[in-house]
Amino acid sequence: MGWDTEATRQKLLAAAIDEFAQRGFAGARIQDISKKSGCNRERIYFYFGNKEGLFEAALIQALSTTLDSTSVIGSGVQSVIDFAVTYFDFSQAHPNLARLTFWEGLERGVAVGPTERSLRAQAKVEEIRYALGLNDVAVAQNLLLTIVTLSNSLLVTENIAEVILGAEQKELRKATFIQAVRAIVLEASRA
Amino acid sequence: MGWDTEATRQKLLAAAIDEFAQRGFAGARIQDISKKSGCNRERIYFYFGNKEGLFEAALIQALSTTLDSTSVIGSGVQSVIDFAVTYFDFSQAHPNLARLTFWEGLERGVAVGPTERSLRAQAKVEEIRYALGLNDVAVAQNLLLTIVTLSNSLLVTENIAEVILGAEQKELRKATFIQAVRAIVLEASRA
DNA sequence: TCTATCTCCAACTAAACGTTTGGAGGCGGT
DNA sequence: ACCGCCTCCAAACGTTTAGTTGGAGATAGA
Repeated sequence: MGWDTEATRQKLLAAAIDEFAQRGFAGARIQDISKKSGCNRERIYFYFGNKEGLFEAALIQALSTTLDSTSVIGSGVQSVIDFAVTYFDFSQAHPNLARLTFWEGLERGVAVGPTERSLRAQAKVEEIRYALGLNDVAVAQNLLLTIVTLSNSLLVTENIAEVILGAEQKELRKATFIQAVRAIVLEASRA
Repeated sequence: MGWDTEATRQKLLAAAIDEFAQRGFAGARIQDISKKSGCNRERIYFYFGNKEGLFEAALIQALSTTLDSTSVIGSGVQSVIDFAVTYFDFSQAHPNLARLTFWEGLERGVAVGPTERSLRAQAKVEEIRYALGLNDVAVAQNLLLTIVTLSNSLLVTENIAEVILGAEQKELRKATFIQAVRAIVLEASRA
């Protein structure tokens, strides 16, 4: 087998996604990433310049491999609710993207690669708008923002759920999510 | 003026709340906290033991001085919506608590001082339950969790709002919040 | 005034951090 | 066989970090 420089890049990125998702930018350790990846520390600087470049690459990679996994299928109120639940379940199963997004919001403030992400988001907005037959784009935007925000946040801040829901019951969180989503989707489709 | 050891503690805590809220636990610098507070680094270890002790004390302090600032006034659907909007505005004006809560969720995972916080949360839950005349506690819990989660999250993750809502329009975020809250409160009061 | 306590200050330790460097060897194309 | 790129490894760079220490001055109460 010959050199596979792309594989090295991917191994580094995968390890970086895990590490950054778990500990954030300030908490992540370059050494741990290189150890997890099985590659050398020095390769990180060769391929990504520095820690920040690696973070941005990892975030973009996580977005790319995740956002396309969920779509609105069919039309009507239930189709959007199904989409929301699918998104919730997917985030639950693959928490890296949600966590990375929150780290980005807290540590960076501004989004990485905003224009491309905006395009993808608008595509999802249109899916929702079409499924519900909405005239107003803003309503669909609000829906998507609420769904994504709630889903991510319920996943990431177990501490709040722990405090409000009492014992640590993950099923209750999902029930909270579904209840809220059902209400806002119904309300939106009514308008 | 004589010694005022409590003032020293408070100055350190205030500076710590700012610093931790802004940069998180891993990102916060003890030296910056001491500089902001005007007190000596060494006082931190005298009063709080170590960085982690300071973080916990800061979080508890921020919770104490914030959570009691908002209550459900009156009864009916509108009273709960008003409460949510008040909470949203308060968080917007004082982002420290929301940010600290997210840092806690991301970096720690588990809540600091869960029992006391649970008690306070349950009090708020009862306010909501009473205002809407709900029989089921779980519905009121879901409401509070959704309100707090959405409010905090919309405040903290400007990156998501930026991507979905396009340009950076804070007013739109508030509209999203109110729209969602109205829907879920109405739905809950119907049940 | 004596004593105990609080505060500041500056220097220090020991470790960890991101990043760089140089060298040795593996591999593909020519 | 040669050359250039890729990879690994280990050591080192300089900086920054959390945390410690010892001393000097200020303050309160007795």
